[in-house]
Amino acid sequence: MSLPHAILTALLEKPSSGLELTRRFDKSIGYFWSATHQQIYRELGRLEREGAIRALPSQGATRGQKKEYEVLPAGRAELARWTAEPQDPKPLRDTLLLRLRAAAVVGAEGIQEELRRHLDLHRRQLAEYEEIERRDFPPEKDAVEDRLRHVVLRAGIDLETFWTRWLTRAIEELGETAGAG
Amino acid sequence: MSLPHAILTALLEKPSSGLELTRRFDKSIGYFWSATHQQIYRELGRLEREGAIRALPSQGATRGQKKEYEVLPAGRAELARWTAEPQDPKPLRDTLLLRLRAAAVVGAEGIQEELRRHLDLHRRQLAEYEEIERRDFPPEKDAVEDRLRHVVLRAGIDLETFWTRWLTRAIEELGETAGAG
DNA sequence: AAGCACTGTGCAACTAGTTGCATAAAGCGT
DNA sequence: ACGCTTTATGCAACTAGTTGCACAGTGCTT
Repeated sequence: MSLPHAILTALLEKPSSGLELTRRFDKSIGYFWSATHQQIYRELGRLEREGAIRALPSQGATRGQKKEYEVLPAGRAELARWTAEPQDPKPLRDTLLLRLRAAAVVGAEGIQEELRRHLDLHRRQLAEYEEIERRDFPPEKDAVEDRLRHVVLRAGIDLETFWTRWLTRAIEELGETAGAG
Repeated sequence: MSLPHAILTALLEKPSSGLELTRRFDKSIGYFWSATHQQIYRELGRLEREGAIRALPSQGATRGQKKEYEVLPAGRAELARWTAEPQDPKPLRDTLLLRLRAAAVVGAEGIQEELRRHLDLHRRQLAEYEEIERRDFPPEKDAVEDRLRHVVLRAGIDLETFWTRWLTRAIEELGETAGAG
């Protein structure tokens, strides 16, 4: 149950319409909590019904008309409650690892290219994060909110670094016994 | 659609009943693809209907009676196909990161303990993986299947190492500006 | 003013995963 | 023979996320 909270966070950062939120979920918040526009519209409706957010009065209510939302006190309180609540990390679920395990019983044909392809994707993502860090977090920005956001970005960077290293090593090590199965 | 493939892999490693699979999903394969017994039974039924697996003939078909399954050629072929198929890594979805981001707008009360708690959990998991590595992968084991499985375990170890380091650093850095928000 | 592309909102149906509970047989103590 | 615990299988209902598509207004182009 995190999507509503992701939306509340995004709306507190800046009141937005559904489409604007969708675009912001394609970067920034979406880097660690992705969502499609359908999920977002559905959730906006639910949050409005529950009194957590409301449409800014200026906007008309018809289709095809932009509708901006802002967070109400009840929504902010719920977000604060959820943020401080203990939640266990959810267990890892990764198909690439699962496929390597499967390759151990049905043969490793084709896995090598897949590892290389993933390495490339993770390198790109890493470069993107590092670019954002350079742009958004110069050393002089040091308010608490900046620190929190920076630490989150740091997680993204370190995670992609982990993947690139692990993939590099895996490719090397499995390459030594090439077309085996 | 990975659960059926996880089950096929587990069954190829060793024919098992639903409950045995459930136990094995609590460790080993479950470390990177978890599943509850209900998911497993449902999927076993589906795979049997589709002709990917079959119940070993010796077992009766009634409730409360153990029913062991083995993989049929069609199942093995499907697993091999799926293993070699290109699949993009799925985007990260992590509530702790989301909550840190939320803390930047609603205040960081309570987050510090949560970070410490997670650090502890990740340290335990890391220790568990390292124990398995010591036990199951002595240097002389070097067949291809062992290498593949070892590389997968290595991913678990490196991933937990990343989390412990990142959490340690985050706690330090946010601690400097303690009860802020 | 007819056609078209773009912006924006939204429903419906589907797939995957979770939670809670029901049922059946076997083993064991009394 | 009775109830209790353990092993084992399974259904039903729910929650979350995905996919495909429909519909409405705006503004540009010819």
